[in-house]
Amino acid sequence: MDRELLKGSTPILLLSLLTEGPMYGYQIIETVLQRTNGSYTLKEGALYPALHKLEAAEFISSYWQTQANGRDRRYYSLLPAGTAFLEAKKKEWSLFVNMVEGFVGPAGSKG
Amino acid sequence: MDRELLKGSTPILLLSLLTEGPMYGYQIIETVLQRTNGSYTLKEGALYPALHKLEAAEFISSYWQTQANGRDRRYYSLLPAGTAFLEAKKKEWSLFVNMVEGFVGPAGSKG
DNA sequence: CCAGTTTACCTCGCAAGGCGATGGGGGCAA
DNA sequence: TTGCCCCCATCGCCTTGCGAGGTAAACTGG
Repeated sequence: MDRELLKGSTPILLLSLLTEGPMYGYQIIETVLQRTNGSYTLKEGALYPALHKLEAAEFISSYWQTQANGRDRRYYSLLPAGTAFLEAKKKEWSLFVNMVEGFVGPAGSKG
Repeated sequence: MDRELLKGSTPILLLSLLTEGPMYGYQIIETVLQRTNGSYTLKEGALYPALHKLEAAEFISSYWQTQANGRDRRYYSLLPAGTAFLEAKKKEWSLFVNMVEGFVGPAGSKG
């Protein structure tokens, strides 16, 4: 996957995932990996800064949760403002895709 | 249009436009502006560096042409390697869009 | 004739994102 | 005790788009 194309897609991806419920960082990476059949490895250097930025903007919130092991995980969950932001981002995404495809020609529904 | 989303989309857009024939910089900007109904102004600071990079990679070539006015324009045209590169980029684009939409849910065909 | 706009090229410094590398620490199994 | 997996995170680098700035010639209106 082209690294430049990916730029800017992380927030919408993260917010979308979190609509399914709270998740922690490592889980997000694994989920993305599995759902894309291994074709997209969301990198830690992209994930954590994006998560923190989303939290600073109060689109998501985090809480630490201790497991039976005694180990801690940081869970992130969507806030109402995040849901609204996601909707705006979706519109932007749609505009963007339609714009590019207006020049390139529609993408096949399968890559 | 989100500036971060745009990143990486310029080469595929440029190459796609050039499949229609040679074009010069200013014309590209105007064409993009018109075809998007004014919603996307391709900036010079993004255009020229992208064009030069594509040329350095030998995906496109340029030539100066003097008009009746006596003024010069630099036209860019697609090279065979550029056509091949476009095809690869299109596949990448398709993969990218399908990937994101796998999480976000499909974009409406109209924004 | 001259000012302002349009056409036309281009570069530079800045901000922001993803990536690779690196680092810490705990749990678990051979 | 060694090594792997889980889990968090940061830092410097590279690349991109953008705003601003620069040059220059032709056209337009007064």
